[in-house]
Amino acid sequence: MSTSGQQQFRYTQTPSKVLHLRNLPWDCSDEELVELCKPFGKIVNTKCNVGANRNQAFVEFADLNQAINMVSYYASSSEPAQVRGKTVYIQYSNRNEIVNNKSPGDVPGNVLLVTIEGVEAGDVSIDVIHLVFSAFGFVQKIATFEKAAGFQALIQFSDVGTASAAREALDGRSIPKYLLPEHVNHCHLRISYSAHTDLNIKFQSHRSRDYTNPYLPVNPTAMEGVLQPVVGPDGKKKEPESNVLFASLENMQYAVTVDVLNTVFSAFGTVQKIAIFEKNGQTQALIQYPDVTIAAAAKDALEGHCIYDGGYCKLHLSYSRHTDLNVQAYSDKSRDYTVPESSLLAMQQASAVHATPPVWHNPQSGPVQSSAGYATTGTVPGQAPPAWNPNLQGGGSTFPSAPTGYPGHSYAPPAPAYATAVHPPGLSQQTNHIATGSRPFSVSQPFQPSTMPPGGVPPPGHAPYHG
DNA sequence: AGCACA
Repeated sequence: MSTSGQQQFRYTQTPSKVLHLRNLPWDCSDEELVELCKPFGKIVNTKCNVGANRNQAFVEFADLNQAINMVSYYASSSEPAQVRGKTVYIQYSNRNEIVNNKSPGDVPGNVLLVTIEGVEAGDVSIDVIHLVFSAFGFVQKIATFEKAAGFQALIQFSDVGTASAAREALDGRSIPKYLLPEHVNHCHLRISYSAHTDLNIKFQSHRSRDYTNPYLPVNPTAMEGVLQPVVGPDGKKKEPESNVLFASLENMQYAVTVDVLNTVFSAFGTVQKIAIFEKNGQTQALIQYPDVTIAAAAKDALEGHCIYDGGYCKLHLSYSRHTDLNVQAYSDKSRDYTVPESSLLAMQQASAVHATPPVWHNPQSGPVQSSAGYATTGTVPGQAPPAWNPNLQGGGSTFPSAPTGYPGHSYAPPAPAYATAVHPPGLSQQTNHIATGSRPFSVSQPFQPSTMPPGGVPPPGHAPYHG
């Protein structure tokens, strides 16, 4: 039966201004396609790396005759069309236009939208961001903000080329550890293009900078905010202790409930409040103790450990900037154990744990692709940080790939391991965490305190912008 | 080496 009257013989397509190209290099770029095709006419759209082998592509000419030109040229040419020495087979596409499935974030521009995964806002100072991205060219402006997707930054370069070079080199990589606070274990950058072309920075502050205008007024409130991180001489945030722990959970194969966290963290003292939230596909939590000492003990004992056997729900702990959480007393994502049951009803529903994000107009939330499941940056004690050479660009191994914590990332037991609970080391306080009936936690990783690598001297210059 | 997927 002929379907829809559209006769599609395998080898005789009707002409189309869209050409289908085969046998391309798997990593063929749009630029290479354009190089090949532009002698025949104006290219209005491309789509490369198509198909299971990524070796097909589509090119759309402005005009049908241009496509016909190209096909007929190579039909009679003795020299086949080639890309990097590979013969490229060209035919008319059976469609008449390329559907542009480029998500907005893939449309190149001079402003990058950077999502920094696995950190609390403020863990990565704006100066560190500036330093990292300045390796690729002059950074004009930076604005940072916190949205549902997580901690994000808009970074404005003067031109698209510089921006795309930075994106190529840094997307999916991690900021060198020596530029990060000690407690940050993984910090992946997800980079897409913003639709912005010129950011409107009103003030120099801890959230935003305009490097083209050093005389821009300093926002008085923003700079002296209580939440402003303590920044060392190298622009690197020091980590003030706090009674509130910030937990970033990795490899979330199983749900971690408030009760589970309470069970785990109560081993070290009274847990006052808990809040669980999702950022950028990552589960994070804040756990509040009455004092810093308990928090420190819990942090030391639990850092890097997994709630479930098999490397699941691995905890990364740091001190939060918060000291007193404002959470709903009883919800599925939060708990306030300091509130007597009787007054629960009277509790107002105030769940704002985080400060209000600054006003930024529709920064595209980038492709929120969490690299869930990949163990990252196992702390390797004593390992000096690899030197970060800004001159290595273009997909080179500018950033060291993190040593993986779980070799092979084995897909081990599908069911949660009801493993034996492990007593937190060095604590006289005895555990009460098995009795609740919640899943106990176990330690499947050797305890490795992450030692601050003294190694790399931070790159010079780039003094923090203080007003 | 034979048509993409928002």
